[in-house]
Amino acid sequence: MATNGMNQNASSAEETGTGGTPAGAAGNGRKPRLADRLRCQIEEEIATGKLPGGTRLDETGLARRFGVSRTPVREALSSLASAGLVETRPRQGAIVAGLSLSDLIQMFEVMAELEALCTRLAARRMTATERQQLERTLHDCFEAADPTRPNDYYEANLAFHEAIYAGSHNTYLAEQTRQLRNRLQPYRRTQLTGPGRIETSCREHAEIVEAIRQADAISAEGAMRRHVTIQADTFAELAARLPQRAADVDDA
Amino acid sequence: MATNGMNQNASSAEETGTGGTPAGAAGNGRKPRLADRLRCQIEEEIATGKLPGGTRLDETGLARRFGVSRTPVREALSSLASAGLVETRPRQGAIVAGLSLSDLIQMFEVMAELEALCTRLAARRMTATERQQLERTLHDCFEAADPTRPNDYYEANLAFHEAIYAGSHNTYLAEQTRQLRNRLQPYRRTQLTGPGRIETSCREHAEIVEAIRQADAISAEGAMRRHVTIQADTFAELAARLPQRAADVDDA
DNA sequence: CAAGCAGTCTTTGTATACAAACCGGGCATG
DNA sequence: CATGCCCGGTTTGTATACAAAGACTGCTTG
Repeated sequence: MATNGMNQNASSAEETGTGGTPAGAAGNGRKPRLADRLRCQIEEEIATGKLPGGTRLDETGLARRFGVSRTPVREALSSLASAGLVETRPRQGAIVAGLSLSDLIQMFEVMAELEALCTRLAARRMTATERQQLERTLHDCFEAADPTRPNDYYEANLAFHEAIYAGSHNTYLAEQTRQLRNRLQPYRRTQLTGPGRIETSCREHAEIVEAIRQADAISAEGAMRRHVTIQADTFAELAARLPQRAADVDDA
Repeated sequence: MATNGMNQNASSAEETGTGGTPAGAAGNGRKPRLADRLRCQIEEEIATGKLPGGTRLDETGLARRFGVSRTPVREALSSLASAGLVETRPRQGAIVAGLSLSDLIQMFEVMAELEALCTRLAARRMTATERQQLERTLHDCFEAADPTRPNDYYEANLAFHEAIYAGSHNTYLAEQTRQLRNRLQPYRRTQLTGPGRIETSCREHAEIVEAIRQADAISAEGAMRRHVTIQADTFAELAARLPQRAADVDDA
């Protein structure tokens, strides 16, 4: 009962390994449509940066590349357009949405607030088991705080934030936050490599958990906002240094 | 330069007559695709409640009804699914997403926070002309505060909130907020009819504007949060009274 | 030599055709 | 009488075909 209606069709991130999106456990049908598979694949390539912003996405080309007809490709592109990952002008095809620096700053600002909101709610609403789970993810973060294997920390970090999303007890908020996080992912990956960034991140996580432990919603919210904002700042700094960042490019 | 990339393809509602999101004036191409027109039309019918939650959306039926082939209908449905307005199970067609009471409460919670955030940012960032514009919309609200013509107040109210969105100087945030507002629209319309609700709303607006006038971001944020939360509360009250609200329904 | 224009060519938008999967009813059977 | 299977209808998913609208190239012309 209660038609859910707020989880998207193909909400990415299934095999997050340790974490595993706990909320999205709605067992989707086991017959994925071609269009959905394509959507995930293209989404992945955009997220990983294999398709940089501004790339022209030719329907026939993609169709040939994936060995399918244009129809599912078209639907995948349409879906991505609705999600904002690609931009389509009426008779001009689709290009992957290259975000300007201004766009990114705005999105990071919203991201910080959404995460902060999740944290505030989590501080008030988390159950005992959820708190335990959160502590575990914090522990994992410290375990994985090894600059030589940034992927491990990336995973642990993700699980930590997912635990907080779940703790907010607001699946809609969690989904929105997840979506935005996903969208910003390619721009966040870069700044994990900063010197000492991982240790700082861990300390910030610990601070957040401490505030949640004490059910101090305001402190927790503030700590999380700072945590995300710092990331955004380091990103902006990094972006400002590279002049050739997002201002590209017609095509090959 | 600066590929925008964050405005959707078909920001809904161009010729909605009364409603009409005013901000979507981004001069889109003058050749709207059939699929986009369909999307808008179906979206409109969902928003106005002409298609209640759980309605089965048959592709061939819609195609016949609009006098087009299945392809654009299919794309419109796909787009709506990505936006979360309809839900599609892989081989089972699309139904309009009926929101459970729990879903609605969660979404209203996020809505309140997003509006509050817009307001906080607006209090800090609005230019002089934007402030003037805001004052004008407030004035219009008082002008239209006539319970006999709820549509006029609906319009004025919308313009007021749009002015605040614009004042946030964060187009991404504005777009997200607008989207959620749109999504909740059918559930908000009902509670404007409450006795004295319009006057209360006006007073709350005035309070918000006063806080913005004084550049008191915190007060403004709180006032807006309360403003939206009150709406949500009256809705929840109303919904709780009607037992047969959204609690349906597996299928036919 | 530059600019405008026309023709072609690619690419998208739409329609239609075909195949596969789900839903339902009816019938046989334990 | 209940249950399970089979079969047909309906509907979605995918592929292909056709039409129109930009984009590009090359030519003509001032």
